[in-house]
Amino acid sequence: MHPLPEKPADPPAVRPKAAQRRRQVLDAASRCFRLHGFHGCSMAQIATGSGMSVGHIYRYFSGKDEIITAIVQRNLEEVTSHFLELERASGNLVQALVDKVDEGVSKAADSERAALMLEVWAEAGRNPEVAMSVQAADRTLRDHLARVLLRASAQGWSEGDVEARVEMLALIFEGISLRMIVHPELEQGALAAMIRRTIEALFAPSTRRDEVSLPANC
Amino acid sequence: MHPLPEKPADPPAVRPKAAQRRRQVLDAASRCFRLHGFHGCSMAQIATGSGMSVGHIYRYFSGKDEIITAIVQRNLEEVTSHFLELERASGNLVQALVDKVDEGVSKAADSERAALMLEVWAEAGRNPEVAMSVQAADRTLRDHLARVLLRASAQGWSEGDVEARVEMLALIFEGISLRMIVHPELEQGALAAMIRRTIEALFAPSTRRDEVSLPANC
DNA sequence: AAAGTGAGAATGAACGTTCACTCTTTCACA
DNA sequence: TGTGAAAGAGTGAACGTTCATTCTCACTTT
Repeated sequence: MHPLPEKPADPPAVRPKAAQRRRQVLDAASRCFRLHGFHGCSMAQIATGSGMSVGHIYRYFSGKDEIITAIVQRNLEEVTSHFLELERASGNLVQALVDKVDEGVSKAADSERAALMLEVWAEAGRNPEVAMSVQAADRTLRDHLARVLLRASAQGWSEGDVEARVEMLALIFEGISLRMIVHPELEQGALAAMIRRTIEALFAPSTRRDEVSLPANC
Repeated sequence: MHPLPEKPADPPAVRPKAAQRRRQVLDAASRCFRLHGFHGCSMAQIATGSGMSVGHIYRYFSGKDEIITAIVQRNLEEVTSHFLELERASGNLVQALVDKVDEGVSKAADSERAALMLEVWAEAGRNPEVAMSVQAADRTLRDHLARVLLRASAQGWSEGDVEARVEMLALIFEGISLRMIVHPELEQGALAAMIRRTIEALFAPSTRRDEVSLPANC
């Protein structure tokens, strides 16, 4: 019938092993990068950590740089996806944000996670490819938040009003990771409370006419 | 007149050359670190940048690590000293803080400066000695700010109230540098305005009994 | 001449990457 | 079903490079 059966018929997945191996490498690299930084940990360490030989890693990654960018990508996606949950939970947006504060603070409390985040940001300061990833992820997040905010806002906020608030929110949430490194003994409960207060102030109807653009129907 | 001028009369400093050489090295290293990171730039690059030979650097520094910690130290002192000016300017503290916002934003706008800061923080995430320096500098700054705040506060704030606000201020000001890297096109004026607004809210008299407090005179 | 200041080649370790190789799995064909 | 070749999975020594650090030597100042 078919004298040419060289067609692979139906491989169970495109490459089942490969994906798992890639994950193995990324997990080990992630652990290693958190402890020693991107440039402070060697391929040999990653190989040992992932339980495979150094040469074998090059079957799945073209080099160390690709591992770094893959880690950055994976990490950013993880962070982003957590924020995108806001879309679903948007009964009262401000309330949803406030609810996220505790989670955000305790997530950033994992100082190893914070350290990796700082590593990513620092790398973005000098590696253009990483900078692209980071900035793109940030843009995605801001756009999304702005859309939700604009839709949910009872007040007649201009686009600029929304953007400024989104920027401020980003500053606050990312700042948490930073503070965790600079001030590890910080009292998380008190910080979370203060952040909640700040967010509510950000979205409170304004009382002053000057500088900050606001609806003047006061 | 003086046939024996070999006496150095008055050595301008203990070792005039050495201090200058040290500064030369630190300046070059600073430039280099900003561009390539602590571990991404070599002693050879620092030597070229400072206009001296690589071997000669070891006359003034015991090694690369000492250069790194010296840079960290110098940078932190610089940042700290800027903040300590608040003490003198403390007619109205909140006003002084608000006035500092523009300066803080535009200082962080120098994205190379921000990149070095991120570098320092990331290094603190893994190098214990650097972590000590960073945390000590942060403690100095917080203590000072808390003292000023406590003295100037019209309200009867508890120590915890003050600490939480200081922490929030630190988060905001340090967050600016972060955002400069993650979102370089950010509109500085709008961010500064929003930060001013936030700071004012932080120090506004509280109107609600539970945690969050806002001026509700709308 | 002695001490201080300077340069730059030499050294050895560590790194990312490559390569030649072995072991295992797959599968068309007998 | 058994077979053998091809493809895939996996290894670790070797390579060339780069790095921080040290060493030796030359020049300048006292």
